[in-house]
Amino acid sequence: MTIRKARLKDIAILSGVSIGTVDRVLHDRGEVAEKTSDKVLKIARELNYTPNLMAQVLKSKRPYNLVSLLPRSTEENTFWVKHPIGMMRAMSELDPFPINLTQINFDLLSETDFVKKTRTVLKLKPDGVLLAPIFQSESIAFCSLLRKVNIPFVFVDGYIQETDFLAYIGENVFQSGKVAGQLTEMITPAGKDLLIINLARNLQNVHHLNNRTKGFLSFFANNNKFGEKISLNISNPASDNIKKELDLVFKNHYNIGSIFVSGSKSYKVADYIKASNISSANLIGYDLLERNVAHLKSGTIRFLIGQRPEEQTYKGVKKLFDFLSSNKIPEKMEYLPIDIVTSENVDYFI
Amino acid sequence: MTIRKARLKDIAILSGVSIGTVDRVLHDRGEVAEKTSDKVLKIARELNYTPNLMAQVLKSKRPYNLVSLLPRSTEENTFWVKHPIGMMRAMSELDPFPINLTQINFDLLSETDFVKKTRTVLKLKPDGVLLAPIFQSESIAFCSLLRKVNIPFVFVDGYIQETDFLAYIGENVFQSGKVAGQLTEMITPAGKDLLIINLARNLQNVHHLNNRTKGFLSFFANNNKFGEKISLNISNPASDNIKKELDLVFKNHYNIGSIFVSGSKSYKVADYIKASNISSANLIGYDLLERNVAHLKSGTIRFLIGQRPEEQTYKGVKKLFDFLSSNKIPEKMEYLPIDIVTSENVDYFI
DNA sequence: CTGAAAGCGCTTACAG
DNA sequence: CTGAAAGCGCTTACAG
Repeated sequence: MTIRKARLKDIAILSGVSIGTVDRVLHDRGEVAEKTSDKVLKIARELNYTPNLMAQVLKSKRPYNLVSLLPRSTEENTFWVKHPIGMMRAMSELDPFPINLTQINFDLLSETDFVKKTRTVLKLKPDGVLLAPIFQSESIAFCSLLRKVNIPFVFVDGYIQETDFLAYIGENVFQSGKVAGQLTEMITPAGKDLLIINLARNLQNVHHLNNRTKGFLSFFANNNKFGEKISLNISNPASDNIKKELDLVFKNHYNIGSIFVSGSKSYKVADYIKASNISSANLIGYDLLERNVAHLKSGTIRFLIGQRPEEQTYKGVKKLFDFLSSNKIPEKMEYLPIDIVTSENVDYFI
Repeated sequence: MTIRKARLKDIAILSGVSIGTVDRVLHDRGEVAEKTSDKVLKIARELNYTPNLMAQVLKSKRPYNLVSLLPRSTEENTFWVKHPIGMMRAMSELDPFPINLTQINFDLLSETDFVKKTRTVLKLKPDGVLLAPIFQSESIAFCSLLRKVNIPFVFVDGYIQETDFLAYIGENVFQSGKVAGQLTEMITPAGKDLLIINLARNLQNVHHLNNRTKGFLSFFANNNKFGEKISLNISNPASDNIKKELDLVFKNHYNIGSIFVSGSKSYKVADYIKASNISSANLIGYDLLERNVAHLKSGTIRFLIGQRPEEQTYKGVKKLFDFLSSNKIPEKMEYLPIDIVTSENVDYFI
């Protein structure tokens, strides 16, 4: 015995009106006597009515137009290659529905380009926007424009509290630093020094990396197990500059047990370590870039922490669609799992 | 400029036939002159025709009936609580489509009950089956019956090579043992002994756990860093029995650095350790059961390895649906990521 | 062998 | 304020 899903027609028959009227009531389009409306609503509730999405979509002509505004992946920064893949996966799952996605990319190192691209986005008059708010103040301005014309937007990679975003999907940055701290604690012999490297060309990113570092250090707040904690900021990520800076550090410190790199470029530090043979320290970094993974597999990097870039955009697109099509308000802050990746489990993460 | 998706009507007009004929050609329902058929096919290809799923589904009356056959979660074994959740998630995502899911559960400790339930499943004449093949020979018999009546089935939790399954979604068991081995290697001081515990009431499971243990040991194959590797099989998981067995072990071994528990009941070992204060060894176990997680957070367990039970069934349902609705042949072996979980990242996994 | 028509459940103009 | 009808793209029975 299966219960059939209630249709407009069922409600119409039971309330003694036409399906046109039922539809008007259910969509609150007015022009209905209150008495009629009440009766229809009551019966709809009783029958537990939910619309048949198939029929709804089939009928609707206008597709949803989504736009993504993300940094362009470059030779220098391959972190952003995964994001389009997640969006494509979402799009192909949503294939039966009428959606379009326009991908706009900006130069990760140029505020000017970002601002220019936000104008492109606005001109497209999208129904929803997926956005990585790399540049703080420029993003705030853009978001308030979106707000004004009532375009919902979701953040990935990071979020800006003071904007009216629909949802954020991504890492809890502080906590991911803490995880790195815990792993470091587990694998570093007592008494050793810890080296903390912030490796970021564009200053915009510093806030993000600082938060990770704070999380990392917070793990050692009540812990005297280790020696010195050496902090190193490298803003020029050229290999020869990294070599220069690290040579200096290792000349003065002989007791470094572990190295924490707060950004995604730990492979650069690994390159150095491997080439100079200077240290047997454990290296812990972020993100499953190809070059990081190579060092993970060869043993130069002990742990990588993954933040699921692909899943961020996948879920972002889905949330926008659910919101637009069914008015579903998503959970605002969706922190994705913080993946701990080693040479032995990495294959199942890529 | 948007290109509109081609419809039957478009093909019909261009080939100078009716849409009924086009449909007959495209579905290979015969009764069409070869000449007509060729022309229609050619034009369909040119227009890159794919059917509108919405209209297709809207039209179709008969729903797909899926059945799951999984162990019942019990007080004694809460590992199976997550599986229904994953199925419900898949069902709610597929809500617009006409699917039914009937969940059948069997007693994890009774082959007889399993066999009885397989008959229930067959009587339901499902369109697809999702199955945890706990009992080897009984599962093989059941699968060959499914094969005979042409019902596709997917495995979760484990798989049986010699059956004709549509897909397996789950852990690479050997590799997950190897990951545990690597973690153990990282956090255990050189020279220490390792204790390996197989804790399984029903012997059926032993194959599974043995594989994990093999993976674990394989990591130390060319490695003399540690002392003795002590193996302990406990088939009666009652607390007092565990105490008895472990008391014996610890009476004879003073140097145990880490304990590996191959099944999901590491909390029982943790209970013992905590109560008896006997060991400061690192404990590594499997699965995010509530009681395991409690010990992880309090520090008694260092690492838990997760195998994403919820995602297993979620993907299983989706694959069955995709196969039935669009004839999509899924990747046969889908190994899920092996999650490394600590007290610091566990919150994002539950 | 082929076409015309009804209908899946919904939405949207239009007529009254 | 309300109903009847057309149409979204597909499938299916029926007529010829």
